[in-house]
Amino acid sequence: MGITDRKEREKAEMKRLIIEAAMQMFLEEGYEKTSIRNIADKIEYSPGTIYLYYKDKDELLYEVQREAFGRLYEAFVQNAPSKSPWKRLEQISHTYVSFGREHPDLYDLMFIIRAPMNKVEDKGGWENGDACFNYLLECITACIEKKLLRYTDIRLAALSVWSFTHGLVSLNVRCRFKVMDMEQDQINKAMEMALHEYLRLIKA
Amino acid sequence: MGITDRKEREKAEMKRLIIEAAMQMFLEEGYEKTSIRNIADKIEYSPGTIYLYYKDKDELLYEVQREAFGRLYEAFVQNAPSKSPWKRLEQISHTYVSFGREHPDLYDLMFIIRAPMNKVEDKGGWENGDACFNYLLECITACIEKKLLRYTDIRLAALSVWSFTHGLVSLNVRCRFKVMDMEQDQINKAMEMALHEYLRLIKA
DNA sequence: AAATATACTGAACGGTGTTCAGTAATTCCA
DNA sequence: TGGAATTACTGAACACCGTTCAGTATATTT
Repeated sequence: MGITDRKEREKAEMKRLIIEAAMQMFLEEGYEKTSIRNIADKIEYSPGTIYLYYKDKDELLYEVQREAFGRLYEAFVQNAPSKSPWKRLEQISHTYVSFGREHPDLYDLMFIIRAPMNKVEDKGGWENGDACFNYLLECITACIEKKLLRYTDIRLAALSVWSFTHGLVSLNVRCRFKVMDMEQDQINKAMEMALHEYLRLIKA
Repeated sequence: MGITDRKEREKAEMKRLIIEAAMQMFLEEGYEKTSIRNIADKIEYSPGTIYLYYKDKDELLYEVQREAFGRLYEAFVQNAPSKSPWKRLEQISHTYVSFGREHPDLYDLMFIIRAPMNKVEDKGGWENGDACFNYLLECITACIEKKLLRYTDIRLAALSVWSFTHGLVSLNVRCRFKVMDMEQDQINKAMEMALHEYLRLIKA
């Protein structure tokens, strides 16, 4: 039936219209400061309309989050393609930290904001996040197999690398490094060096 | 003048009354979910009264934060008293991670929540945070002096240790480790092991 | 053409942080 | 000691928030 198809298309278009406005505003103003009413204003619909397409504000967040993880994954594919597992691990780590520095608002949505994670078990929609983690996991598996890493346990290694990089990025995003009185570009350099050193340390 | 003294005392008492109610509620319900009206209800005053003692909600947060950093510092003093710099570093790290696990809400206020850090330069009130960081800094300085660490730069070492421990705690607090499907006590064990391994790696 | 189904609206509900005119109590001074 | 001035406090009001839902207007089906 043609009409049903068109309706479906229109529904999908509307969802896109909403989510794109939402994403733009989340990134410009942050999740908390973006209101449903603002989004509605922007797309020139009434607030109620948004609830015909998304259950609540969190669902908008999940959608944006999925998109964000998609982008991180693409960044991995783009910037961490090396055949050598060790080099790839270096590339992954640096990509991760760069991503956090270049898209602090996205990073916030993905790894720092409170809301989500109730979902993890609820529904799928975490696939892109999984994909990112698996990219790291696969790489670490290869490293350990080839004895390139001073770790023997894959999960432990993944947890460690992730913690270190996330620690760097999130303390930076939340300006906690200000206790060390350094300029931002000094901090950036220090972060790069810290990561470099860490990788040197875990290398077998 | 006796009356002035009493007034001052009363003012201080009122501030304590407010901040203690606030702290309790921040810890039980979290910062966002605690409203000025709730606090006012609890202490049986009107909402407006709170604004006679604290400029805004953030100022309550700063006060609670100061208290929280005080507690972390005390935990350091209590649990990381070793004369040996290396042992002390181990104790500090484990204390930090334990603190984050045992007081996730406090940890949130201190290191994850967005609000603060605008303040860092504004006013003092960050002394307790400084004290905590200096405790680590002093310890690392001693370690490096005695060549117990595979680091030569103090700031870089501090940044690294802090990032690693914060990464562990904050990913855990925000339930991001759920992507690895592990039970919480498995995760806790893994965190301890990861920290242990990390310390082993940075040991000279 | 009438009946049904769909899409959308916008006022309303109960919440938030914050302000401020007004009141009640206390302290000061003559 | 009594009236003025200061202080402490109130709570309604403002402008927001996420969310719901009766009502309307449009499109589709019969």
